[in-house]
Amino acid sequence: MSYARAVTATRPRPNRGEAGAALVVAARRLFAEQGYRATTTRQIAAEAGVSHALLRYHFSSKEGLRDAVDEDVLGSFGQAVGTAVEEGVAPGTLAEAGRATALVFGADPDRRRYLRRVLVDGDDRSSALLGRLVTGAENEIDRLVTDPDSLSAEDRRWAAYQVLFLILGPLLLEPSLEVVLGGDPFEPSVLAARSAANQRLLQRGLFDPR
Amino acid sequence: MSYARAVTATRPRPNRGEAGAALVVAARRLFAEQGYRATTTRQIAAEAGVSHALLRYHFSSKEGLRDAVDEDVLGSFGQAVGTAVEEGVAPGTLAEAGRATALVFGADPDRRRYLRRVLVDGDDRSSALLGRLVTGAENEIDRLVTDPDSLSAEDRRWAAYQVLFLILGPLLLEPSLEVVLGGDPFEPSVLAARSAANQRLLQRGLFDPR
DNA sequence: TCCCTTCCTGTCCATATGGACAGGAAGGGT
DNA sequence: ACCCTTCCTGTCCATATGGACAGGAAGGGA
Repeated sequence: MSYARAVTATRPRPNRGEAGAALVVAARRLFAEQGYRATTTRQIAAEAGVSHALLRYHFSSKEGLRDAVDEDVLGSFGQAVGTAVEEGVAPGTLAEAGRATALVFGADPDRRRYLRRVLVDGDDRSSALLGRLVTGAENEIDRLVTDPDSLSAEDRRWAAYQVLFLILGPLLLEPSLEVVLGGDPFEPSVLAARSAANQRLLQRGLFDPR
Repeated sequence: MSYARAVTATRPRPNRGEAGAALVVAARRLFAEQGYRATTTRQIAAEAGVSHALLRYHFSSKEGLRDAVDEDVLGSFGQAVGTAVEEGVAPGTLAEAGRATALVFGADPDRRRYLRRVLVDGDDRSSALLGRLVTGAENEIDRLVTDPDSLSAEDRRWAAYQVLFLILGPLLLEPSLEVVLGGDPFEPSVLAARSAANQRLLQRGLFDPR
């Protein structure tokens, strides 16, 4: 559809009711599970129990619906990060980072997997999210690594990315990781063991004997 | 297409000529850039300079073509890993891991990005590849971390994944990372700095002053 | 009662896409 | 000259998909 055409104007309805919310929930799950492109508007509507034409009424288009899901997921994500940071009242330990991760990623599988899709899609939304994450990680590093001699400027620069990759790795690889591990990578006990191992790596590396 | 139908038998031609190779190259690039689903057979044929019907002749179907690309990329990947491992004649240092990474990921952007797609797709091919990578990393860890006291059994188990996440992170996030870094994450000097930082992290953690 | 807004459905449409198929050109063997 | 195999193209087809649109039900205000 590249040429202009007279179409019925359909701006997004700001106040959606039950059906609108159901569409967002269904889309969140299906986008997270199958990806945006592989999910059809009819699938979403069927799962939400409404006609697929209603999607256009509430959200103008499939993309409009994705925007709504983005808002939902990225909003609650930001909120969870905020909560986690606040909880770490006594900063200075890496345990906080572990707790924060659990809080943010453990909660809702759909939201977690949707986040994965956003990061993996490789579009503007991905780099925007990654940018936020990098900034957050850089602040953490500056706050935690206080000794100016423990890292060169270059290594300090990469430290934020290293922490991020350790945390995001399981998120990005979740589906295959589940197969390789033979179980849910975000099951609380698994997540705890992984976080502990991460803390010890960041603390002492792999070779330092206890 | 769920019901049986009489169709012309078209088994994959084992010996493809120039055109077949051109199709593989084009598909490799386009799948890597846009993903399998988002790439149309007509796009591939156009880039290869042949009719889109030829695809079916040589590869039976779009999936058949993907199988051929898989073989190409995963084959050359396995070979590169082999070379890198052989090159590390004097094992025991982590420098080897750095060189191996460069060799494997630095070579061909198309192949690198295709590898990313395979890992991110989340299907059987993903878990198979990840399984191979985990096994390789576990062997490296066993070979490099000889002191039985430096890691608990649990931490040792996770060490392979940690190393993997540090290496795969930039691969999985390449498109957004390029935006955030403001440059190619696999440019040799960037890769070298990152590898060096990784080695120091694995050696001493983030907090140990030099 | 009449109208207006809001929410929703059934249905039609244009397009994109993977695949099916008939046939043609080229080259080699007999 | 004739045929057979290999490689390739033009073209048709069924289907899936996002979107467009007309109209209907419900509820509330006048």
